[in-house]
Amino acid sequence: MNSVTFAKAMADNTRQQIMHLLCCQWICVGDIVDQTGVSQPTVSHHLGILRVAGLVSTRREGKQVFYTLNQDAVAVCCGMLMQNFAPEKLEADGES
Amino acid sequence: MNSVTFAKAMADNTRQQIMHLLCCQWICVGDIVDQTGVSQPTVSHHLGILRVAGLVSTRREGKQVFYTLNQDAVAVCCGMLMQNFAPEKLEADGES
DNA sequence: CACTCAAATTGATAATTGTCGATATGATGT
DNA sequence: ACATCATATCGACAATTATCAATTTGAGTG
Repeated sequence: MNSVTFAKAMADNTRQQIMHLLCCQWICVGDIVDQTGVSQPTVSHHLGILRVAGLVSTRREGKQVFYTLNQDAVAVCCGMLMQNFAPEKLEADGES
Repeated sequence: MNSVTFAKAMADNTRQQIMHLLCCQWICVGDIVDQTGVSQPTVSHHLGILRVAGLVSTRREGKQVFYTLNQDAVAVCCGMLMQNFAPEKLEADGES
């Protein structure tokens, strides 16, 4: 994954709203629909983008599909952005 | 500045290319045009977006305008993304 | 198998955005 | 004041994207 893909995945208000919901818990698509107020196809679309970007994990449970945010991926991508665009702010830190 | 604005500003290949050029030096618009191969209006457009997002600083020198990347802003925004979307990866770190 | 419920996909549309050519602005030098 | 050079803005167009209604897929249930 590259930093443009990451930025594009984050470059939408609805998507960040979804990411916030998924940050520290597993939620199924229906609940995301309820809590965001956007239509189910739209939520699925956004989840697809986040999935392709590697930012969410998926688990099937009966008829429902649960999603959660992949915090490791976010951290890696933020590190990449720092390396690329704020290298002088990393010197003497623990980043290799 | 919010994290969506930041992500949108980064969510373009040409823009990240420009940011990379500006990362550790001041460059004037003409040189950015030469080194990116995109037209001068397009470069100005991208610089405008980066400027509004607070990611670049500007200095006028005669007829030329120089830009440089604001690494502090990038670092702050990355920190914001970490706080919002990878909080569990920050625990026990120096982030307040 | 037929039915139901949840999520994904499709198709269409409106909004946003990246790009360029043409033009305007603004600074410098003659 | 005029000419020139560098950058910004304007206007138009093409490409991308966010959104929803309608449909399909897929998993469970009677």
